[in-house]
Amino acid sequence: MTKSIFEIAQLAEVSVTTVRLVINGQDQKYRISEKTRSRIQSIIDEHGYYINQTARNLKLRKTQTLGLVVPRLSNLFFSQLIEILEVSCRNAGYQLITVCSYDDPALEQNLTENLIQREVDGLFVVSSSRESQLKLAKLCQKPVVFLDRNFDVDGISSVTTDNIQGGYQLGCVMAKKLNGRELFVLGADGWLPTIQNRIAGLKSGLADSGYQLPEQDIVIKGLAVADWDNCIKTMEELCQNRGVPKALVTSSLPVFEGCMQYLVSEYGSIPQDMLLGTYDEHSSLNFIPNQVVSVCQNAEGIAESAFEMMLKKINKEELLDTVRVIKSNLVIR
Amino acid sequence: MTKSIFEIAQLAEVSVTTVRLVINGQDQKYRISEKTRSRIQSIIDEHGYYINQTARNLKLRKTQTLGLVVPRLSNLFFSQLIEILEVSCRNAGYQLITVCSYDDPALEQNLTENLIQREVDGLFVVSSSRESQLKLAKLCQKPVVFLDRNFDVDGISSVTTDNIQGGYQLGCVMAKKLNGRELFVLGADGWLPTIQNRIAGLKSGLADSGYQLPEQDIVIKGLAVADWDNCIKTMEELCQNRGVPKALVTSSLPVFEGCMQYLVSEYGSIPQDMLLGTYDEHSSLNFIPNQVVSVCQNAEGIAESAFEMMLKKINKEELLDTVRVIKSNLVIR
DNA sequence: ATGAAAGCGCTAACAG
DNA sequence: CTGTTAGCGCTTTCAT
Repeated sequence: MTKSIFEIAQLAEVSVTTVRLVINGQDQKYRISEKTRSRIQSIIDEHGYYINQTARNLKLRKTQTLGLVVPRLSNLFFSQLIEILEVSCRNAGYQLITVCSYDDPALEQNLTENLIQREVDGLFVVSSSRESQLKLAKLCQKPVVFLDRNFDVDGISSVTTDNIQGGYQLGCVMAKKLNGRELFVLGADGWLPTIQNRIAGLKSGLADSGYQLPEQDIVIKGLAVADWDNCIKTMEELCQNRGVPKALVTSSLPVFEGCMQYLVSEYGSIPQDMLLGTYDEHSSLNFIPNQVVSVCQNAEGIAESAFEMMLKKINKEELLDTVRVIKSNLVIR
Repeated sequence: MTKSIFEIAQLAEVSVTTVRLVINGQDQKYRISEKTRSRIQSIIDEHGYYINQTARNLKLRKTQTLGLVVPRLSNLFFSQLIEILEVSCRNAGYQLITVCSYDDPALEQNLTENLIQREVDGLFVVSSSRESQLKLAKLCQKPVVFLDRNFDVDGISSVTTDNIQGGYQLGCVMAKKLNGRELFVLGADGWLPTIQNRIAGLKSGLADSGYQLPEQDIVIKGLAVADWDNCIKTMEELCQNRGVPKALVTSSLPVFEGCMQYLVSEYGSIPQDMLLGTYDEHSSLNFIPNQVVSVCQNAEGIAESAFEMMLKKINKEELLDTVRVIKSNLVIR
């Protein structure tokens, strides 16, 4: 067991105040005599001392800790976002603690409550539903910044990707590359504004470039991203009902992977002349021989903007733009 | 601000004990009268009450929290491991908090200290060096389970993949598929026992299947996994000095990605007849037209074994096998 | 230059 | 069945 300040004080035969001043490096300021200082220091060196953050947190009513709730860790976009956010936090003296909700509203609620009870100083949340977002926004007095998803709840702070713009750009490029091929769109998580915006943007981009996408060529399921099997199944249905598409756009990388997986397991490989488009970026998209166009979200921009908002909220500074939208980049291959 | 137990007690005109019993659902056990219970409950419903974990933790000297230090979050193997471990923890009433060390020993030390100060009940660590592992093992009185890497430090508990066996299997299959092609091996993080074992296993697997791998055909750099650019550069050197390999084994997925990236950016695509082998698995390996053999680590097995060890340590139960090695699975395409 | 004491919110032991 | 009280280790204010 590590010693407490009190115990160190007893051993050094001084008061807790004196010990604390030495520990916090304020010995100069309060002119602690050198011999007391060194006596205390040697006791600490000998017996070891770790500050007990639990006690400090209780006293100060803050923890220098920020919470982050994400749907999945094994989704590259989120794990990159976390890494960047964690660095920003650490540089500013905050510890980020990350938990995973699997897009389950009940679990999300549970996790956020838990983080609040742990007295985090602020909360970043990728909400799984409008209700969760609304509830948290109402209930939580601590600073909250919503990431990646804004369910159009009044008065919240959020940082999201400009999915409409990203979709539009993708639509324009896909239309030009189609060369008469028929395009299908396949997606999951259809209840998310994120996905809805992506599709809306895509449609208008296609239309503006001369391709009217029929509604029946869009298959957006309400399934959760986690359901790899369901993605495969949806792709299977599509292929069986409408034939293997000559051009395909998927609403996110997990869906893309599910679709490709189906093609590979059913036909041995991805048809060579198939034009592909997807939201999200991954280095492996470079390794597929097919033409792949992808929308790369700016994880760094999102993280930095979100952290800056958080800091301002914590410090109660003026915050004018509380709903921020970050542009994505199109990657054409 | 959320009310404290004391404040609730005042409002209800009862004592803190009574309130606490109601809050903790022990009202039956201590036969709190129904009318007191309901009065307290309605006050709580009206004013809201969150338990202050900070205070509880201080009092009880435990936090129902476990810490996890990993080198990278954006590495699929680790993010999967985290997800699984987090679920195990939550099911047992523990909150997992994960931090990222970037394989920097100083940062790792800093992060572990920080977690200890936060009074985590136990620590999972993927160590970046023998020194870190040694130091932590010596210093930390809390339960520690080392994951993924064992630097052969005495007396520690660890759960790692059986890298020698995985390498051996990969070697056997690669040798059979070579058909006269010359094999090169490219890796990073060469200081890790993990990597050394993988290479050693590979060599003996190849040898036992009739292919003697010359030392000069193995390029293992000491570079950190993070250095994507360095992977590309190493591959560039290899290709320029020895020609584009007809068969290649990489020591991990990030290295694989770096190598493929070089080939694609230099030659437009991955040479069709190139035989590939790599440690780590990813669905995208299915989408490459080439033959790819990969070693899939058993993240679930590792996580479950590690958590079980942790629980036993926390409960001070007997623990006979403290160094566990989990088999991986070969994926042949 | 150093010390004493109150109190953060909670729990547990003991008292009635 | 309910109340009182003593800390957990730290910070802060006020004394000396």
